Amino acid sequence: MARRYWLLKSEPDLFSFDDLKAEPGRTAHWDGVRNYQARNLLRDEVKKGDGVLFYHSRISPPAVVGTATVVRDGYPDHTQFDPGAKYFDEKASAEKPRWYMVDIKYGKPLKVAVELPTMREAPGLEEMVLLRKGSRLSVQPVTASEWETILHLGGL
DNA sequence: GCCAACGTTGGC
DNA sequence: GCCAACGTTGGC
Repeated sequence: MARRYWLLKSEPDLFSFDDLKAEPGRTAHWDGVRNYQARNLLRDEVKKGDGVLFYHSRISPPAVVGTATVVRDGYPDHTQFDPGAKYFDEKASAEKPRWYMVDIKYGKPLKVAVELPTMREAPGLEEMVLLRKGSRLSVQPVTASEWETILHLGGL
């Protein structure tokens, strides 16, 4: 299977690209996804070795700030089993996990953050899932050419 | 902080 | 199975 590409959204106040850099081994669980469409991608499609665009949402302006690499295929998100966790799900069990996560490793910061308004105007990004009206998916597929375009815009 | 868009829940 | 009410996301 050829390497694929994804865009992962995070609110930097909660978990930023620099926070990923500061993790032991520069690696983190991508946990807390509680949307079925995104869950399906994490469980079935996102694979070790895939490329990740790390996107900061809920800031002004939102922007892709760096790259990461998937280092572990989808597996059950343990936060769903922890009654004390924010992401606890009483309907999930170890036998029937409902939510999945992957592990990602810090890659490279973009030399220039690629901001949402820039992406909206960039040739070649017209079809990006991110730019579709009402698009809220926190895990999104990115094409190889979109990946290249954004890295180029980011000075890599 | 506001609010439009979207997703989920639950009564019927 | 419909759909109103509610909760969340995320750009602005």
